[in-house]
Amino acid sequence: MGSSPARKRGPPGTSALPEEPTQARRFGKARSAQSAALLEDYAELIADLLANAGEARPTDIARRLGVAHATAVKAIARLKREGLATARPYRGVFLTDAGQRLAERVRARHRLVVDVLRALGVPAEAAEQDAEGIEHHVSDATLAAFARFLAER
Amino acid sequence: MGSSPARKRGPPGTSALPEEPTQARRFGKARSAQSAALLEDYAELIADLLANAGEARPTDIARRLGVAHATAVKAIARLKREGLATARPYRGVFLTDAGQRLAERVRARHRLVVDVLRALGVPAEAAEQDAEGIEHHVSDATLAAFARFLAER
DNA sequence: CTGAAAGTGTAGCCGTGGCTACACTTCCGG
DNA sequence: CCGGAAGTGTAGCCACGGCTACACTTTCAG
Ligand SMILES: [Mn+2]
Ligand SMILES: [Mn+2]
Ligand SMILES: [Mn+2]
Ligand SMILES: [Mn+2]
Repeated sequence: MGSSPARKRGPPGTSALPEEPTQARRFGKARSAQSAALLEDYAELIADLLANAGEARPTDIARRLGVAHATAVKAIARLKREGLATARPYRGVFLTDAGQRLAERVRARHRLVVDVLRALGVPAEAAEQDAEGIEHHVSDATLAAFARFLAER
Repeated sequence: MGSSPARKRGPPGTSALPEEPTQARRFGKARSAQSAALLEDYAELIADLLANAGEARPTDIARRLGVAHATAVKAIARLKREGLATARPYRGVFLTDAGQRLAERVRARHRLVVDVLRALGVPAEAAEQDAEGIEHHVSDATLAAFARFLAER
């Protein structure tokens, strides 16, 4: 292995396009951002329910997310496993300190993304819709640029 | 069912916040955008390999995506199932007409997202990184707004 | 021309995130 | 105060997208 290539390959260092490891790293980060997205949405939603309704019940969470209650329950179990939430049987779901911090960060990001989209001329409903997905793929550097843009425009 | 609510519920039409069905619809759309994301990335990448290397082999695709070749093969099987690609055993992967159209749309979106991020002051590598995820959540309305913004600025 | 390296295909494992079905608990309305 | 509706928990199904392992095919260096 490594002594006789099976097929042609351009001389190393000749490609002017994105190199393989770079692109692979980007895709990998996008994949992990995706896996965090679900937890982020749950944390944000649970915080919202706790603040606006006083409690967060699995069925309420499920209804807001548009999934079956059993689906929400399994996601809540994952939140608990990751130390973001706790729950008392038949008494609702609560956020740990880590969960609350996550929820706050997520809410701030969500609002900032919506504001930038609106500032760029995106119609209100499209901005809300797209932000729900985009918010999970915005790095701190991009977030900072967004804030600067809104301040300076 | 429907004649005796088990728990308190605010009077209908009183909530000033996003109504439940609206939010559920947004989350649902975000979920389906997510499931399309993988196909979009594969289509874009395969088109790129076909154009720049003359052929798209499972191992090349896998290396560029940073996954095992067996993972790429299974995704390619899904592309075939959905009518986006074809493959000849041991001879590489090809795009159907539908696959090529998808790849072109995806590439255009990808570039537009990167350009907007750059225009907003996001550093180059962060823009490339974030675009890889954001691109799958940009609606036509948002895309149009992005194009207008770049033209008018 | 041939043998070994690289590439390819396939099987099977796991975790996630959807779902339905069903039993158990809570909580009101009468 | 009690019976039924709503809510809750749990089990089990499926598709997807990762992975490793292993057998088979192709290709090229010698
Ligand atoms: Mn979201
Ligand atoms: Mn959000
Ligand atoms: Mn992408
Ligand atoms: Mn892309």
